[in-house]
Amino acid sequence: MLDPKRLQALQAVATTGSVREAATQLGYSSSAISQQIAALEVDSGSVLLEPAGRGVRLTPAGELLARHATRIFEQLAQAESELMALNAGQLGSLRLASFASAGAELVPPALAQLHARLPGLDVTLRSEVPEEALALLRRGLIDVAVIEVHDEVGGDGLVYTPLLTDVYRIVLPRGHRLAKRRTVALADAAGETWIRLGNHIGCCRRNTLAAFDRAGFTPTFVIEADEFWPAQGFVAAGMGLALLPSLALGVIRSDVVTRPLRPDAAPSRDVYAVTRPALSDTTAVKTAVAALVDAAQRDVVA
Amino acid sequence: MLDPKRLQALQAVATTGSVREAATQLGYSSSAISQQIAALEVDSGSVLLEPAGRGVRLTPAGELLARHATRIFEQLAQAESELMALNAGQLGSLRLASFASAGAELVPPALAQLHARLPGLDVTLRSEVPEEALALLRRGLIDVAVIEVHDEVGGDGLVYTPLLTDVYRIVLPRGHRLAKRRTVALADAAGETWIRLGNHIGCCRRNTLAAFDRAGFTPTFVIEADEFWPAQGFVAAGMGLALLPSLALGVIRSDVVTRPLRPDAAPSRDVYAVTRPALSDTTAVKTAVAALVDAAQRDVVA
DNA sequence: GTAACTTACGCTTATCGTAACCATA
DNA sequence: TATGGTTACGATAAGCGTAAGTTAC
Repeated sequence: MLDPKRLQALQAVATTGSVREAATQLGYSSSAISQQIAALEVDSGSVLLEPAGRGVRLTPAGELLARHATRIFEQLAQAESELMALNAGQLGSLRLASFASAGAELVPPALAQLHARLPGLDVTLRSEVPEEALALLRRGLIDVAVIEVHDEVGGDGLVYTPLLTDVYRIVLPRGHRLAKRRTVALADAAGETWIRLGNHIGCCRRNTLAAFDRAGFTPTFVIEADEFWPAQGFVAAGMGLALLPSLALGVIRSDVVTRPLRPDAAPSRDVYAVTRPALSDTTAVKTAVAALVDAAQRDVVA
Repeated sequence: MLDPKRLQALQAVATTGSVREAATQLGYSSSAISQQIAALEVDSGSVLLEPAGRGVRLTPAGELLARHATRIFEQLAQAESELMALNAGQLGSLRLASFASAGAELVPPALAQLHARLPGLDVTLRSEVPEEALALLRRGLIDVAVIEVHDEVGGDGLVYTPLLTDVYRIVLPRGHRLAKRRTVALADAAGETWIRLGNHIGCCRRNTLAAFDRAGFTPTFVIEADEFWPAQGFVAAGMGLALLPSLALGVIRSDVVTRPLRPDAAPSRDVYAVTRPALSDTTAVKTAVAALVDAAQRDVVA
């Protein structure tokens, strides 16, 4: 295989017309260029340069190689410029997965901001439960995962950025006796019936059960809702009360009300943006995570 | 500028899927590949490889560079294959110049043979006097010159290949007293009148004058012909005799005859194929010169 | 005589391989 | 425990520059 470095020397001679000027252009001595081309002549098995007056001239073989060299270095320059664009987040794609309630409330404004800042980025979003999102992340099929967790995170080689702590609120039918209070102690609702959350909705079920446990009673479940929206419906229908995370309460039925729980007793889930170390320094991922942090901040304030 | 050698390492990892196999493919140790890519990561300012299970995976930046690397090395391979074709004479062009009488008799069969052997070669022919042909050769505007010379040749940095010695013959009107002889001694024609050759026709004029001088008489010129064909006409018209080179006698008028001169007295011109050293080893030029030698051989025999 | 290219030669520097180390399945 | 990747380090060889040699104007 012909050595590109040597081709570059030849190409410089072709464009400048002399060994001396080629050396100047490339920052070498004439000797270096002369030796490069001599080596290239051995490699290619052709005479590439011939004396012409006091200078040199390219042979047909030399012209042919110089022509190709030009194309090769153009290609190389294009690779560099595309890489710059990729590094700047002006090019390429960003694949994101989030759990359902974040995908509805947190992610859309974040992606809007991301798109405003990096219009050239091809952003795709899918909805996945946390474990699946992490698996996809590890397999390189997505670049950023927005997940909910309860335990400590990290130590698994992934990069976690905390977004917000999503506090559970109690959801009551309008006119319920507890609706008069600004905050509700879970123990005061010990006699109520409850809407249970489906097992597949992240870790909400385990989360709420732990809260009942801390409140000192075992709840009576009358029905199971497999999504957050039907859960509100069951509450409105008077079948029972529900504990739902704030992120799932972006839209609240007019015939139900929500109240915060006493802080010490309130269950919560932590929301993180996760990525791989190799991507964590790219502009695309950094901008995306920053946008998520931003959106989370505004969500908490609101 | 990104180092192509390092890009090659990355591309090998991209195609094989592992550092180890890439090393095997390129004939290096794993360590070398790892170091190449580490260096490329510094050059490019991007993470290109990330751990994936027990092996590695390319990042988007890595994929981008690998993609470009593929194109670059394809281009390089194409350059090599075109160069091979050029070296084999299956590609490219061959520009040839010859003096007029060779261009009529010697060159056409040679070029026919050249075309048969190297059909891919783009051959062009122009007619030039020897000095001009040599000047064009030196300036790189032609590749092979077919010239006539009288003095010794060489020592000027060009490569000379002798083709033939073109002997002058005496041209007589049919029925002339000297036409009965098989060979003519120039001294026997001392009393005749002569057709002078134009100054621009190579070196024929000087050549013939020297022959008269050797024969011991000064010829009486009655008219000057600026081409060989009219010279035959003047002879046929009975205006005088002429000395013309054999190569110019490919076509002979029916009302004139030609006879060889006594060997010791016969003037002659030497015909050479000339090229530049840088081209003398190329298949195209070697084949062309060989074809000229071949044609000259057949011409002499005939 | 001068300008340009090439050749010779010593030295710097890049880069490879061996071997030890680390991580993963 | 074995496989694949990376890091450390010594050895090798490629490639540069200086300087002398050669050729053309």
